[in-house]
Parts: sequence; C-alpha cells; structure tokens
Amino acid sequence: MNPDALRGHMDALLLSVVEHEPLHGYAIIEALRERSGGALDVPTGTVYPALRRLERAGFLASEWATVGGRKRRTYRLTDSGRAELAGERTAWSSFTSVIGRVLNPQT
Amino acid sequence: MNPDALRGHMDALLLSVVEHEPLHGYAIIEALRERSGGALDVPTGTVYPALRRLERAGFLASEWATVGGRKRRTYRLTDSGRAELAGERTAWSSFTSVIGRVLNPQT
DNA sequence: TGGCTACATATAGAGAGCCTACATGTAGAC
DNA sequence: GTCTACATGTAGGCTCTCTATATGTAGCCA
Repeated sequence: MNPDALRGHMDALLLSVVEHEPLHGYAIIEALRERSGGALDVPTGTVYPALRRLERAGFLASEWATVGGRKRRTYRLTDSGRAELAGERTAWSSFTSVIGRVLNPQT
Repeated sequence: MNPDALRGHMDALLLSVVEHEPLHGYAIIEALRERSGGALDVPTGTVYPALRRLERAGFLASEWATVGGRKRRTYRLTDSGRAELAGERTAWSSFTSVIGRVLNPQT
C-alpha cells in the first residue's frame, strides 16, 4: 500500500477502530491489520504521533493503565470524535464516488 | 475536498483524463472539474508541476502547439503511462476496498 | 545467566506532494 | 483602457507519513 494514498484517511481509520471499545496504540495497530485482512501494517512512528494529534484536536481522550507490568495509554472516542468520525465517513463516501467517476467514467 | 485526501491519487486522475485524447494543462483542469461534477477544482500550482513529473517519469509526452495565438503544451499518454494507469486503477480498487472494510466493518 | 521475542511507547529527521501566492503573457469583449 | 478568459510556470510553505532509533518490561528457552 502506497503510504501517500493513506494521507488524510489515517484519522478516519484510527477513530473508527476505537469506536466501540477503547484501545491502546499497540492494539490499534493490530486491529487495523486484522480488519484490513493484513493489508494495513501501519508503523508505530505513524500511529503514536497521530493519536496524540487526535487527542490534541479533542477527538480522542487517553488515560494510562498498567496491565501485566506494562504501561498502556488507552484511547477512547470523545463525543466530538464521534461527530468527526461520522463526518469522515461521509467524506470518504463522496471522495470515492468522485475519484471513481473521474477514473472510470461511463461514456 | 480535503487536499490531503488526493495525495497519491493525483497521478491516476491526470493520466485517466488524457487517456483517450491529448490535452493541455488548462484543459486538463477543466476536464477534471467536469468529470467530477464540479467537486474537483485542482489549482494550476498542483497540475503543472505534476504533469512535468509524470513526463519525467515517462508516463506522459508533450509537445508545444499554438492555437489562436496562445501557446499550449499538449500532453499525451505513452505506452508506459497506459500501463501505469492500469496499475493505478487496480490499486485504487483495492485501496477503496481495504479502507472501506476498516471504516465500515460488517460484524 | 544470557539472548530472543512479543509487548508497549515515543521522538527526530527525512521525504514528498499538494497548496497559496505570485509572475508573465495573449485574445477578445465592452 | 480595463476586465475576463485563456494559458503556463516557479518559489516556498505546510503537513503528514515513514524510517530509524531509543527505552523498557515480561516470558520463554537453552
């Protein structure tokens, strides 16, 4: 998967993966890999800064937990994040529609 | 349309628009606008450098023409570009499939 | 005891592409 | 004489994703 293709869609992916259950960074990466059938293997250098950015934006909230001696920062979706995710889904839908129409026009 | 969303897809858009007829930069911008129903309004500062990049890559070839006293640089798809476009279409298809599955998983 | 793997987070710096803003020029309408 | 449409191009900035590196715990195995 070409990294550039993900530009501007990473936020939606991250928000959607914590929609129904709070997850920590490492688990988020695994969830993305599983949901995509292995196609998405996002490096930690992408995910951790992105999560912090989304928290700064108010879409996520985090708290520390210690599980089995290991520290985790667990992220959950805020109300604002939930609204954002809905908007991202709509945007994704119209995005694919527009690009699809240009790429494969039925003449 | 969020500019970042287009990242990595611009090449496919440009190649697809000159697939069946050579066009010059200005006309390419108009064609993108028309094919997208007005949703895509790509600035010249994006298109002209991108076209040059695609020519350097061997996917497009250009020649100058003068029409009505105005100079145009007309771009046509090369054989290599045609192959690239086919690849981009396949990549687009799998890209939307993967992101769509993550964004809206049917549980 | 030492080494390896899985788990877990984080930052610095590079790379690349799309954008804004600006520069330049012709043709035609009013 | 001014404005709009047509037409191309560059410089610099912005932002996101990636690679590479750093740090540390827990558990397994030899």
